[in-house]
Amino acid sequence: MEPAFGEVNQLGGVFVNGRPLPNAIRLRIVELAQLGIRPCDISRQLRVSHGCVSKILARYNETGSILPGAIGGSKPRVTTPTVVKHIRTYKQRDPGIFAWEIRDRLLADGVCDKYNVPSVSSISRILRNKIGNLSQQSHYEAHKQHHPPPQPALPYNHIYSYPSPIAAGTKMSAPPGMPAIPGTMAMPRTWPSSHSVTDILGIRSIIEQANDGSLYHSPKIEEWTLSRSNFQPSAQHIVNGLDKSSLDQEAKYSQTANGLPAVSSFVSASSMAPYPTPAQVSPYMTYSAAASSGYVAGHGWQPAGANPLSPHNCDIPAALAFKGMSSAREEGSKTNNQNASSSSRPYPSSQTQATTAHMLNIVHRPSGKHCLNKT
DNA sequence: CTCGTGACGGTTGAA
DNA sequence: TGTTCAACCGTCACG
Repeated sequence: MEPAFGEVNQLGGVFVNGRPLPNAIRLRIVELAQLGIRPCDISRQLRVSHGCVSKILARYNETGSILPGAIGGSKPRVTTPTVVKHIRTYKQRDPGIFAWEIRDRLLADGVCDKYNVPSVSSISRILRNKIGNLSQQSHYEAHKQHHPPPQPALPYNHIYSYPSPIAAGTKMSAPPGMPAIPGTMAMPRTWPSSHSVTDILGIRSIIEQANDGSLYHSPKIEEWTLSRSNFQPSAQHIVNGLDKSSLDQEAKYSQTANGLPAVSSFVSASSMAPYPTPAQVSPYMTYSAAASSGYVAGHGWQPAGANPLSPHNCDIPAALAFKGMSSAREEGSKTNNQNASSSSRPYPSSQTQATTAHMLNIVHRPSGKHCLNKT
């Protein structure tokens, strides 16, 4: 179940077992690595296990994405998009066809072999759930011509493919297959798979959130969301303005922060640079502290540090951020449709958002952004 | 000391 | 509706 509090690792960092680190932390890891800081130092500074640092960096190097993979769900084993397509075709050609006939045809046509051919019941379910009553659907579709039928047409494979076309473009500042970025506005709202959705949404949220932060929030992209929303320190309400459900995950971390000794020590420790650090890093120490506090101390609803996360956003190299975003692949996408239902998870709703962000070592720049001194 | 790796206990969500 | 199960997570310990 949902831990009321996170756990503390050997380094004093807070984490939620089974859940990904916040993107802010993931991003910090990558940024620090790109500055030439050794993984072991990153691990200590951010208080993330070196195994995790290693994993995140490895993934980043491989895919260009800092984002965690898609958690949960299940890959269709037999009812692949191709199979569904064929089933639909068979059904369209012969509306009266029986499931067992479809099964036979799938075998006969070589769409499936005996090992992966769907069971009759599976086919029936596909007909019922994915294809539906074709005869009815025909007029139904007449009404919503431009709205593709939910799942079926959608390539699960595409969704699950790892690395995705996008990710495959590793480390490209302008990843191929990224029309999604400029085109996000036009993104079909009914994107079939939640797995894919967040991606897009995530991208969108970053790009567009400044203008409209209220849409398309996925719990799994909260960090980006938050980052964005926290740009304005004094506008902590933005967080509330955002789909609060999208903060769920962060909320966990936030909760962790509350009254958890490890938290304060974590924050302070970060800012005191427990380890000798290269001069270039020192700014990041503070920065890390802030970012980390954000990670730990959270946002939005949490009583004390209002906008801890913000700092890093100002400093995220656009290319890097984009890189991470763009290569988001399918991961984390599935949560989108949870926005409405995420309320099922009880998090403190009381959000006395004190405007005392400074508690968390956030440096307020004249510009108004609170970025940490990075230069 | 650093870092890659696998076991582990955990969460998630489509089927 | 509830369960199953395979995906992912980060930590930890080992080498």
